[in-house]
Amino acid sequence: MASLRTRRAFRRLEVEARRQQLLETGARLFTERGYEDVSMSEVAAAAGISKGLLYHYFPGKRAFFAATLEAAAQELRALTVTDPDLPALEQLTAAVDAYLGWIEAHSESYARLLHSAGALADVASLVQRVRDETAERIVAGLGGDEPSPALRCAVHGWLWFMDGACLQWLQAGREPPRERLRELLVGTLAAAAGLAV
Amino acid sequence: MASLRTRRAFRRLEVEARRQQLLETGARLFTERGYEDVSMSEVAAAAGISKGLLYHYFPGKRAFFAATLEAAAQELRALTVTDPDLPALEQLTAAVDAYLGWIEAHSESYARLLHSAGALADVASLVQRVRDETAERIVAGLGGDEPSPALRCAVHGWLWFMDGACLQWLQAGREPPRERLRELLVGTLAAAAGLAV
DNA sequence: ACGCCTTGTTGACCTTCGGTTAGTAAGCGC
DNA sequence: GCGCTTACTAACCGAAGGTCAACAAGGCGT
Repeated sequence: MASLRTRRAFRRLEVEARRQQLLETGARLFTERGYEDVSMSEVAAAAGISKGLLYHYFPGKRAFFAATLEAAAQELRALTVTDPDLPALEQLTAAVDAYLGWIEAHSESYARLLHSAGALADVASLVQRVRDETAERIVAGLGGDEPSPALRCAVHGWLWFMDGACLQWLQAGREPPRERLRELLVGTLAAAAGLAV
Repeated sequence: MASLRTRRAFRRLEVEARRQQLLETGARLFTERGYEDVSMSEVAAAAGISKGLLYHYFPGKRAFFAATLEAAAQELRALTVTDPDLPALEQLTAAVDAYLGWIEAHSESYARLLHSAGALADVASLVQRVRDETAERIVAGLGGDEPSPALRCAVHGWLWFMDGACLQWLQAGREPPRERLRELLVGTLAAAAGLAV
């Protein structure tokens, strides 16, 4: 009788903590099933909050999904910055190795990032921004001031190559060994760039 | 007064004609805006029919979208089959050239196919089926009976390379010339496969 | 201890979506 | 003309994304 009027008190969280919790919940659900098959109500329920609060933290479903990937994209992008004083080949090798290491550690996020790249315009631009930026840096490092269209194609193509090879690599249970894959990737860029000069 | 009861007669079309019309309408709308931003009601309205009829022809939105891409995927897949009696390099060159030709002629469908590749599971599997099949054929032609994991990565990666390079090519206004791009593509496969043996 | 005030949080509400179905009419064969 | 097949419509449904006024948790000054 005593608790008839207990309106189920809720816990008040700090903004950043709540935001983080929502992102994690969303990431989990979106990874398990696709973007389309997860509803905002569901995310809210899984996080133990109301739908309204979810919309208080994120302006919409797309934005929420994109935010879910943003962190991964940021990390991935950060890995490609290398010490510019080192020889080009060493920089490349180091960057590729770091990339592979991250993928190994976050294979789920990586696969989700790629597979949902085309789904929404927001995510597509997210992936494209990372790729374009990386491509620009590589092109600049390779082609000097005035890079040829062919070189641009080669570098852009190579970035796709990397993702295709990595996806296949993950799917095949991380075979061949990481060092071998790294060599393949680095070697292919060298070859493609050489062909495109 | 006379036409007060004219319940707006509708035109009856043959099944295949109607189906084709719907696919074309859908393709147009989906290309203009994304998958998410086009509603089934909208498609029906644009085609001048009821939503119910649209659902009579296609079991759901995803299936409709996939059907919209199916034709393109079929054509693209058909292009990769070559005369097995010719030398391997000639086969490859011919297939790549045909691929580039198709892309040039259907750049919109191609871009849409790639950009929405990850969106739905149906479409993803559509693209992946084409890629896997092509990869299998190339791997078989290159690696004999027991292809190494590294070779699989190389070939899969190269298929992605192709799409990345082609997308960049289209975006840059078909620069460099098609023959040059073809050489880059063929050369890169040769190099990657060589590295992966 | 108490009440105030900020703000994290709710839940009812709206519109539109994907999807279903009972029924209508076009147009062909007789 | 007449009926029969079937392309087609329109009204409908549950659930989705999205909005909003009101509520209460909990830190703060007293």
